[in-house]
Amino acid sequence: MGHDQTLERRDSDIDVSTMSEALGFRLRRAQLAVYQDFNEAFSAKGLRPADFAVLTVLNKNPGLKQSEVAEALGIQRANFVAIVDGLEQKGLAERRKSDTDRRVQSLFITEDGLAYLKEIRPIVQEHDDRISERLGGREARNLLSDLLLKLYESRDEE
Amino acid sequence: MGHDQTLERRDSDIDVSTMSEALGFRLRRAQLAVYQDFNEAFSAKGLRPADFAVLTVLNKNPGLKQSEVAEALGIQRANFVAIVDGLEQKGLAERRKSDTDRRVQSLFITEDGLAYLKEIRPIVQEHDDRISERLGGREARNLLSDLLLKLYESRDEE
DNA sequence: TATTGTTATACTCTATAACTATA
DNA sequence: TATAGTTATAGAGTATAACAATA
Repeated sequence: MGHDQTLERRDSDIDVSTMSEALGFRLRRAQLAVYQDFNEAFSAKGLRPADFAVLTVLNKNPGLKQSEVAEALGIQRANFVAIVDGLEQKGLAERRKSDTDRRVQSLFITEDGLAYLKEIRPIVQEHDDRISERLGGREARNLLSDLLLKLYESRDEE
Repeated sequence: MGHDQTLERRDSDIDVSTMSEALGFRLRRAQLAVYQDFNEAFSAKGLRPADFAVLTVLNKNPGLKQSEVAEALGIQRANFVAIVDGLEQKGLAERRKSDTDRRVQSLFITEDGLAYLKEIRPIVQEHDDRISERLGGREARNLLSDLLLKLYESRDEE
């Protein structure tokens, strides 16, 4: 293989570690890697990370306002409309107009949505296992999860 | 404030924690929050995270092939062209055609680029301090950085 | 007046294919 | 035949403004 002054330079030889923004860049790369694994696992199911997140929230918190779900997931309400549209078209979730405030759409998971969540549970589990394994175990995964939360939960108050 | 059956529901009351994909979603939200802080700090400077990352790599590793820098940062070479174009137009970095392999563009930071890095150092430091503070200290920051690396470095080999 | 959901739109980031020039 | 850089393009994701219905 041809190489001259660059010799056999591998990624690990390149000094990226000393930049402060390394953390931001590592966040970006880690998120890309995890989403890539998720998308490969669910490509056949046509399920995106956001779809799954919404279904999970609706499963645990039925009847939330559309804007509440959006905010809980850090998605702007304008961008959330298409996501709910998609889930409704697939029959996995549904909007119901609130009786007490006709502006509000309350969101619910459907029976099909529940069955779907049950069906994909093994795939979700395998995905999570792969991620945890890369980190060195479930304790490391939970530690990471806690640290990540600190990075944005404090900003919610501002 | 008007609320009916939803009462005074706050974000923290919504159960998002039990979904396995929470990790992926937390990664996404954390990355968004860190980038937002970076962009607010550098909006006046017109510097994006990727620009800063490239300058830092060139500073520590002068003469790398363009594709090597791209790969080190997890950016596809097609998308990397515009980034280098921008840095070159600002006079912060430059391409030099390799003598030994005329296909190769070797990348270097310029004198102006070095001065620029020095100039923005305090802003970078403050940004990093804010992030570290959210995490609870520099040790936590380094711990997080190590965990993030594990999420994507293993994938590089595949 | 303020809020909820919605539409429209623009901008950034990322992914893929194909081209060129060199090797 | 393969590689480095480039171009073009499409697709997500995200952000902002403005509107209708309702409070």
